Amino acid sequence: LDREQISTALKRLGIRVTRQRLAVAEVLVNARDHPTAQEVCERARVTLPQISLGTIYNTIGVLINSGFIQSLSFNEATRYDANLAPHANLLCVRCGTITDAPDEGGAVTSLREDLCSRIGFQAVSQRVDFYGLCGRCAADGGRS
Amino acid sequence: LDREQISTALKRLGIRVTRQRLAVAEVLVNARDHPTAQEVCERARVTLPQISLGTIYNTIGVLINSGFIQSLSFNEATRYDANLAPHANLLCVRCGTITDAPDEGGAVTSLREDLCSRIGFQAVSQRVDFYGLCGRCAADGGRS
DNA sequence: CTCTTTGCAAATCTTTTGCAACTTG
DNA sequence: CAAGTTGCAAAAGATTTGCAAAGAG
Repeated sequence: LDREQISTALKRLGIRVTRQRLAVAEVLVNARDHPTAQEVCERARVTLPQISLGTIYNTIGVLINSGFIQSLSFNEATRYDANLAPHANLLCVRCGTITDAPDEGGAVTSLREDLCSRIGFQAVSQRVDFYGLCGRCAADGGRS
Repeated sequence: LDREQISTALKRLGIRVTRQRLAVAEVLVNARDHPTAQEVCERARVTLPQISLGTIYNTIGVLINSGFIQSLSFNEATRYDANLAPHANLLCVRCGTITDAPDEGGAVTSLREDLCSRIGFQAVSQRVDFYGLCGRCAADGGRS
């Protein structure tokens, strides 16, 4: 997504568009990983050097409240993700990378439906994490 | 589980048994919710009034490293869970309760196997959260 | 006895808040 | 212009660390 599309999306959500918000949203939409607030700040400063960390937190809050992004608290840090579709987060315990696995077979969705009908819980969203070795690190075997 | 069984389990994990560690492990094993460090401290103080929050954190770290409990970071707080079996955490967004749903049909496990074979990720553990309305709050309808 | 753990207090770090100056619509 | 936003600095929490005293095996 380019700036124009993001700007339109923000307006549609009723968010006042400022240079700072555009920069933060752009960073998050284009991030393939799940950056922390600090990382969002560093990346946003590439295009907007004077942006403050306070504004990053403020903007992230606005984007979460309007449903543009979600926050994922991990043990090591809180990270932010613009991918709101059902998916699983794959965390490699060796190299630390976090990647998204799309819910291809609809397994996450069906797990959700199963639970809802069986337990009587009405789920509106979910979070699924798997911890282990990514393909690269698994192939690398015991070396490190 | 009673004190004796917990003490045995700790020893088996190579953890030196102290009154403090026994109290913390007992609180966590018998907790039906997922307490925060503060809550663990309050509950442990019922039997061991002088235990300090620093020791709670220290002990929790020991228990996590030995695989006796896991930590779950939520946006609002970090919580601890002695249930290491595959399950889903059901978080009610209205009343705030967190309950465990056992992986009855093996859906969590099969989702994991599906992902592992499809993406080439070797998962060793996982975390599954659903956010929504618990049975009680859903039945309560719009009232609150 | 020796080595580990505890309790306390200080230090860190992340996130939130307050407020005057500055933008956006 | 009026209301909402930003940047900075201070405040608030949560977690970690350092160290002398106490405890476990």
